Amino acid sequence: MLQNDTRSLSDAVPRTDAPRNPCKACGVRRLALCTALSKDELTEISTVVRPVTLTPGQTLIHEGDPAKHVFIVQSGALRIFKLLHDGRRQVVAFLFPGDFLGIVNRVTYAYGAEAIGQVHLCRFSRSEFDDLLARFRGLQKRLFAVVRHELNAAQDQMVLLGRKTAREKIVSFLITFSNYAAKSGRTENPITIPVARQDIGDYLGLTVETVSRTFTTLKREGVITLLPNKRVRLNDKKQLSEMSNPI
Amino acid sequence: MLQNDTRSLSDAVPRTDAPRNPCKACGVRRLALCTALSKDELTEISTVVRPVTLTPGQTLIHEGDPAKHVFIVQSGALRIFKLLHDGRRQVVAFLFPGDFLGIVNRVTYAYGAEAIGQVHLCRFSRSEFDDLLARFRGLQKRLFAVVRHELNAAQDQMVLLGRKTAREKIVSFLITFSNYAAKSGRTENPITIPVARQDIGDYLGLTVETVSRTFTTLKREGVITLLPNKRVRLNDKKQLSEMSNPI
DNA sequence: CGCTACGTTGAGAACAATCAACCCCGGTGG
DNA sequence: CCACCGGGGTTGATTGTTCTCAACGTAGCG
Repeated sequence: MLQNDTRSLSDAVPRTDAPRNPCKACGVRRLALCTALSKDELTEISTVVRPVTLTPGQTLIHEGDPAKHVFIVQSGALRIFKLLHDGRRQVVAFLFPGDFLGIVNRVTYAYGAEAIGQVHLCRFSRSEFDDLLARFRGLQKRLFAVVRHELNAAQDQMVLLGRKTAREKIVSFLITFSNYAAKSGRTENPITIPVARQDIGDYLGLTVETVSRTFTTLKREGVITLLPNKRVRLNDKKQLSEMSNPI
Repeated sequence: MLQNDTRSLSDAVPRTDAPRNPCKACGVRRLALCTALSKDELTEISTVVRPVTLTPGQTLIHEGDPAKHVFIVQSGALRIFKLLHDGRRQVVAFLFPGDFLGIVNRVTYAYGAEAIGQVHLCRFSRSEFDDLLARFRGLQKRLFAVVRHELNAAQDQMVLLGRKTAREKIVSFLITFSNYAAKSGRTENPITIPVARQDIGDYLGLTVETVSRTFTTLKREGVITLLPNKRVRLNDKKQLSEMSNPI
């Protein structure tokens, strides 16, 4: 099983290393929401933010729990997902440094969230965040842009899930991942895929076996090369793009 | 083919019947964005809104066109969709009276939109709408709620597309449709499904044939009854809900 | 060194797609 | 009035992609 820890961390006591002004030194500031903030606002936000650390596989959020907090990912990766009663799982998104978690939710969280590998996050209480939102005009605009971007991504994913073949799904995933890495300042071509086959399957609406087989086929055809340390080289990105049937 | 008219209406001259203050008499006001507006704001909005009428099958928006307008549906239904190069189609959503069209899009429309049956809409120019948005605080909040709701719906649809069987998809569709009808003040149980089998298939990631067969099976099992005029009776909504594997 | 989680591969089954035919109904025109 | 037409809907036969079940390989770690 992927989720092995049932304790929710969303209201656990955070491991505070008492930083005086963590936000100024924040490594993901330019990626995250806080880009929109002035120096003073940043100082103010520092007073309400709390750092949280998760171990691999740890649960941050249970679907349906009261949405008391919002988070920004500092380092590491998470999966957010929805479950059907019989255990079928749909991974809605993977979150990486700079990504935001918890905006869409109103009274309860609409999905679960678990760490992949070790994760560091910033945690805001919902009410404090709403307060900041009401006062900092730039924050609001930026947040709207984030949600809009998420909605666009979700709609693209609907096309992938509803109308693409297994092969097209995998190739689309690789391309998207590569582009996202480039945009986030990470290495674009031998991409590092920190998520397991099971997660990829649950993200693309496939079984692990189909994911594995498809990777093998692509490797055999020479369009990708599987490298150590979860890395994948895209040998002809242009050709791959065509194979993915982009919208 | 479903889309038979290639002329875009998004910048056609609207059929203006010169209403003095259309927004006050608006039938979908309580459903739509304009709920958030005061009497004065409503009057002001009246001056920038233009009515548009579409005939069955007519194209309102081409995917990729410059996003010059935003719309609110007055009556009728539309489908919004994305296409792959080879013609595979994913219907992203159906729009009904009170629904909003064009928020998520930035410079260009991210999807196509076509009328199902005859449709009446309100049309705003993008710039005028942005102006209203900047000035009317309530509008902004309401818009954010709309986008948040759309994102939640999109994420639910991802579960449906990625992890549900054909049968579960159809049943989920019927339940969702019934609930939505109830919320919009239309009749909840013999539901009226104004969209064709092909559209349902493209919405659920299925072929027409599978949609048709599944309807037939459900009918034979007695859980639904197919009535004239595109109506469907849900004979045991509770049982259907269980069959749909809700989240 | 063996445990465990993850990944790969194989054989067979199953669900949905494809290809094809037919029905039904409303509209149109002889 | 009836024949024809076309779009949507249904049904059947068959194919095929993906899933399921099962076994085995591999790498990291106590």
